[in-house]
Amino acid sequence: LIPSPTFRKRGRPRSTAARDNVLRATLDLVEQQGYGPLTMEGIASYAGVSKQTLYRWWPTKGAVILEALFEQAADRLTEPQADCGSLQADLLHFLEAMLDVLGGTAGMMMRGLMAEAQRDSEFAAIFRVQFVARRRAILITLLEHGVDRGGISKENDFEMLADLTLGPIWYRLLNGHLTVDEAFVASLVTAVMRAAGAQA
Amino acid sequence: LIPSPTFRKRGRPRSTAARDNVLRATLDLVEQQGYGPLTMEGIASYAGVSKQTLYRWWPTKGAVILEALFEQAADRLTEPQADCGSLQADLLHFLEAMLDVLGGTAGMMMRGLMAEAQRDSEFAAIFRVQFVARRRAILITLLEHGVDRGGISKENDFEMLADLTLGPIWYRLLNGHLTVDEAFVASLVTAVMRAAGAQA
Amino acid sequence: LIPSPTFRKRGRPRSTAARDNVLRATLDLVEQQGYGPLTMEGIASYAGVSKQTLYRWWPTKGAVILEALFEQAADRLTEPQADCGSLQADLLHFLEAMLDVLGGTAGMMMRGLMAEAQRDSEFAAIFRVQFVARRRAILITLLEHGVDRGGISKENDFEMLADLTLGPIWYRLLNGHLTVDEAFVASLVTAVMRAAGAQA
Amino acid sequence: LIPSPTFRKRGRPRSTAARDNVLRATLDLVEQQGYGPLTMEGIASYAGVSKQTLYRWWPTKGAVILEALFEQAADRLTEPQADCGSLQADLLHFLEAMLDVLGGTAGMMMRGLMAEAQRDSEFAAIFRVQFVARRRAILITLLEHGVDRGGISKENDFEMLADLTLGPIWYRLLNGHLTVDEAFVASLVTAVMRAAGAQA
DNA sequence: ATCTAAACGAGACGGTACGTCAGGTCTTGGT
DNA sequence: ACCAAGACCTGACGTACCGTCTCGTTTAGAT
Repeated sequence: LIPSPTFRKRGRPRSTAARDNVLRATLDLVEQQGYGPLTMEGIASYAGVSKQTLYRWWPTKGAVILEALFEQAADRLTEPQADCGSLQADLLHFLEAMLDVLGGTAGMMMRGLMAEAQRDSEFAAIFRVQFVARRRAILITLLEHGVDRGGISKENDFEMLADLTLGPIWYRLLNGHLTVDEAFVASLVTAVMRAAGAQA
Repeated sequence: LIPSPTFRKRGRPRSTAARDNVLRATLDLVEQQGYGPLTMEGIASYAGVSKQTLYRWWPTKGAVILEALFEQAADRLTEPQADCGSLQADLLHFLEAMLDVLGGTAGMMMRGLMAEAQRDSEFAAIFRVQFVARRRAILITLLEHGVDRGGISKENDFEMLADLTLGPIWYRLLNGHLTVDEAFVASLVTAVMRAAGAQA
Repeated sequence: LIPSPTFRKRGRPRSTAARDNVLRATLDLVEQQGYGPLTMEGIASYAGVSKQTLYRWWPTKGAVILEALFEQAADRLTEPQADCGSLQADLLHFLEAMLDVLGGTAGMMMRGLMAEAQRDSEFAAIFRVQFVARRRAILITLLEHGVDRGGISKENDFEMLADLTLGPIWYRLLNGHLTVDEAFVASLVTAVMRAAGAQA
Repeated sequence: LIPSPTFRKRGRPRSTAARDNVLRATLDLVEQQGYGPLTMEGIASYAGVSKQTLYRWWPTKGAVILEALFEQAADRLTEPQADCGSLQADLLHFLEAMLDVLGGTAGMMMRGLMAEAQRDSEFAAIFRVQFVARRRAILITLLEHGVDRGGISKENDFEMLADLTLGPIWYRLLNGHLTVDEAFVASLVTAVMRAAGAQA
């Protein structure tokens, strides 16, 4: 059945103001005080929204943040991967786009979300599918596309190559022993290319 | 043996029983119910120890787990890195040793600890220095030793190589999209060796 | 009666069940184990009410008891002072009414409350205004009324007379060297009358 | 058996310094922060004495304060009651001596001790015998002595008269509705004399 | 000159209650 | 049907004292 577009649900429609306030408040609060002290109670209070409304639409603190994050980065995330001419250039472009997102508030959120995913398995599923897996899939597509253009063999384990690329980034992000900057990303691309057996 | 006359602590000595019970209880509880539902109150109760004593010696839940983890894996962690004849073999041996620790309860703990480190920066410092950095240092030593034996160039960025090795493991562990098994580790070593420019 | 339409509180209304349970629990617990071992935690647990709710409505252990006491003795306390024909008879009637309240559990509570007031000045204010001062005011009214009926001079210091009447009762109650019974009360009334210069 | 006065106990004798420090610390602390926040732990710490030593010699917080109080007021309390020529003068002198003790820190202590006595019956016994009853006995002696000198009848209930005298003082002290000063004491003596049937 | 025994400081220990915080659910009146 | 307000139960938090318990260290009389 195709829901008639003229069909209007009964009752008061969902307040877009409430939703916007919540997402905005979430971003503000994370920016101000970081991920740790962020609470559902705090979000509701800051957004001028009742806790009930919060729980009605988002099951978890992480879900709120996730949606806030998508809302914020919607444009950047949906942009199609441009073909930069070579696999190496594509990878570089892909990772530098991640840098933008991971820098600043979003990076703090990502760390918090990954932490959240470790203890809330229900949230973990959402997080992995909606966020991590998505970018990983794009990366794998990119790598496979590299085979066609020559340069790397199709014998490669592309899952492994993806982990080899994203793993170190997450590792530095979560562990904080070194910064994740452009130089690192460039170096990483080179390393991955070599690991993939690309001819110099 | 003459007890060192230079330093004798005053007051009632710390109860080893209390300490042992706490660490044992921590391992038991994580094994039984996972990291999430673990609480200081639960540990104290299960260990038959007062909360005060718990907080006297460990500032944080993470600190308790960290020590419990060390206690448990003390033997495995202190074993000197054997020289297996080649860098590749050394790496393989090193990572397989990690597999033992990360498998089962300890893996669950490690994930929980990494999550804890994201929100408690005080604990993060301890965790990074005492655990992550330590194994990372061993790995870097291993890699640098590989230069002397030939095989890889000393021009390599060893920090990067370390992240290239450990990153994917942590990434899979935390994200859970694929298992961390022997095949993965073997494949990872090969990839890292290639990235390091080792002659086949 | 129509509930005032001008003012209707928003949000979930206060649970009368919770309030009643708390007050009832308080009286029960004091009766069972006395004032000393009474704790906020115990009251909450016995009443089946959360500590949060307890602290929301009562700032102090003493405040809970005070309200419980009022609730219990509401009828007796609100009864108007009957005019018994003479000041002496009025005083006697007034003090014998106090005997009922002070006997048994309530006496134990009063002692506990007076003790509480010594260390918690915030509670002391409540206690004095709501309980002690109230009965003292009634007594003073009684005495002043005695002037009109003849018998005692209006030159008397009525504050002093009130203390002369209530002081010995509290003193015996708190110190416990002698019982506070009808004979004592009768003797006390006579003494106060004489001190007030009433003609025999 | 009469313990030989020459008998000297073995072992280290009790440290007078420790005792003095404790009593001094107690007075200081009460003066500084009042009775409420006074704790055994605080006394020990402030006095530079171990808790063990504290509990070795005093079973209760009240016991410490009681002894501190005696130590301080030793001279004033041991002074024999002078005969001032008339019962009225004697009473006045007696009560004014009490004023000195009850004013300032000691009054705060007395209130705290009376409160303590309400919940610790073991301490109550000590407190009543050692402090309250003692002064009450002196007062009764005084009153009975008044009979011999003429002025009041031996038919009086002297217990009642004592309570009539001390009750109001304690009542004001504990309740704090009015001050306990010289005017009040003078007025009180007059009232008691009248109640005792003394000829003007 | 030892020996013995009590008192001492330090401070760790198992407890109990404290007062607070956040989570997630619920019950109102109002839109 | 949705919303805000806000009361509710639950459970963990970290802290404060309690009174008890080892420790190693004095201190002085007894041997």
